[in-house]
Amino acid sequence: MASHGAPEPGVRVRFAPSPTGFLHVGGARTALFNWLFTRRHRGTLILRIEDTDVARSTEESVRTILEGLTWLGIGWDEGPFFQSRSLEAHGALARRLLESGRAYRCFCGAAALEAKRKAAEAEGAAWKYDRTCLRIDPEESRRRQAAGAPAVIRFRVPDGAVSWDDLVHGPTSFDSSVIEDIVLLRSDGSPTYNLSCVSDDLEMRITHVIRGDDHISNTPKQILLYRAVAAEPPRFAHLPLILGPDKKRLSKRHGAVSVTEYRERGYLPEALFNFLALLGWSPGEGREKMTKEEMIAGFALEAINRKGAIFDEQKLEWLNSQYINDLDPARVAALIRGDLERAGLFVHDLDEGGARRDWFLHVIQALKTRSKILPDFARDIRPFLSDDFEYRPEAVEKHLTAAKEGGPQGVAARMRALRGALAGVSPFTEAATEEALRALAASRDEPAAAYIHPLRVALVGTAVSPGIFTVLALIGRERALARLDRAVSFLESGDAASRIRQ
RNA sequence: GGCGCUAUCGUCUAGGGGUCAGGACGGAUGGUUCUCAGCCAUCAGACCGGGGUUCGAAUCCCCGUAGCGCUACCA
Repeated sequence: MASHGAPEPGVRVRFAPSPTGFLHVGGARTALFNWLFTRRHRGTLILRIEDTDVARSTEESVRTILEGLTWLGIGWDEGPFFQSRSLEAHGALARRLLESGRAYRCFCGAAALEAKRKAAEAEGAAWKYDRTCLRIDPEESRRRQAAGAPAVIRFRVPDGAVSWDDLVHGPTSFDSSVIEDIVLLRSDGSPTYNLSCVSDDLEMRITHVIRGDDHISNTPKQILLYRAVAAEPPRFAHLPLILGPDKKRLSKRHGAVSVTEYRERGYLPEALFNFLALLGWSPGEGREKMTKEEMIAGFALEAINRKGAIFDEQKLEWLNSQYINDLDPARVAALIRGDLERAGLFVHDLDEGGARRDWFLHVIQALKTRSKILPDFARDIRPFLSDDFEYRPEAVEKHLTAAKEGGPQGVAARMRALRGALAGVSPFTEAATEEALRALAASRDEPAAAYIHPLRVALVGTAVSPGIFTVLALIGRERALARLDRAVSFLESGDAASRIRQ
């Protein structure tokens, strides 16, 4: 058996989500590891929708899951197959087990069993099905069935130990005495999870089952089923769970857990993919940001951690900012277009081929390093695309009306002078505007900062922005002068005076 | 309760019988500078506890402890 990542052709794995909601990031990571594994070994990834729980499964959910996977760049080779379409095969497998004496009918009834279970629990005893119906004579069993008595089919768990060499956990074993006779077929004839799973995995010739840790205790049951039909079980690899900050399995109460949610929040698929891959796996050598190809090349199930990993949003955010930084401005433009439209900021001359396209890409470039998620662009870009923006109160207090800046009157005087100095600058470039501003400040024996800070508020309304001369050049002379005029009249109005703080 | 899994900085992890226990996120400090971000530099910060085995244990074994998972006619 090949291991440690050596390509092993013929590998067939599956990702088997149940469509009862969104695509959970935990599920996405399971899919991701399956995907990495198949790419590494040039194997086949099969997508199987486990929709046998009719009451909870929805088509909408199937769509969401498929979209999520596609968005993340996780493609599959076969499927999607729907488990509900192979109910026949599952039933056949159960009957085969029944006929060979590996399974039996149980007439106990859910209510009666529930009562027994409760009673046992009350005494603090462990409950396991007591095999009441195993003692029924086969003839009698058939007769009761024919008479219409509702029954489930139970697998008769044989004595002995069950063990397997888990690809991530190593040797793992269970004593079958702790496993109860599992229900294979419900009284309505529908198959239960373990039966369907084994039946499908057999049918699909799955060679490696890569799934969450929470399935470890199902594994011995499934191995027993393989044995009962004299089939070779696949190899198993159980991935550690993704945890919330409280170290409990990540769930909705921890906040965002669906792939769709991260997409909507402005995370890049490649960043989420990279982040998820790092949760429980490391290629060593301290590599963090990696391309998919690099991940594939270094991937090995054996290198996956056994410990649950906490989903650290801060690190995701950092990774996302790294990916945003590496993005081409044109790509950013495409990605934020929807945000801008919603904010009423988009006009067609920003589109490819539009009159202001190049200028728009420069604005994006200027905002890139301070954007961690996509919506950060829409948040900061307003003063570049529109004259309709507010002065932030804290910026006004800090740089327009503060007493140490000479109060509104002092600042107004400086802005008026600056307007005059800037009016004659041509071409209106970063370098030229910087030279004009610094010369003005020097001539009046004042620090450049006394001009720069109020200018920033006048230009963008906030105390934070890209380099002021970059902003100036981007905004252009005409609009910059108009904004200085606006600031001066604001400063000279009572509105500003009322905000003076001593 | 039973069974199982797990245990390195706050978090993600590297390492693995002899290391200054390394990196990344986050934090702190300093530098660049017109602000913020970025970038650069520096610092703080960990081998769960106890027994073995061994010349030597964070590393191997055992026992505790803790956390988590499973314990359905859900998947």
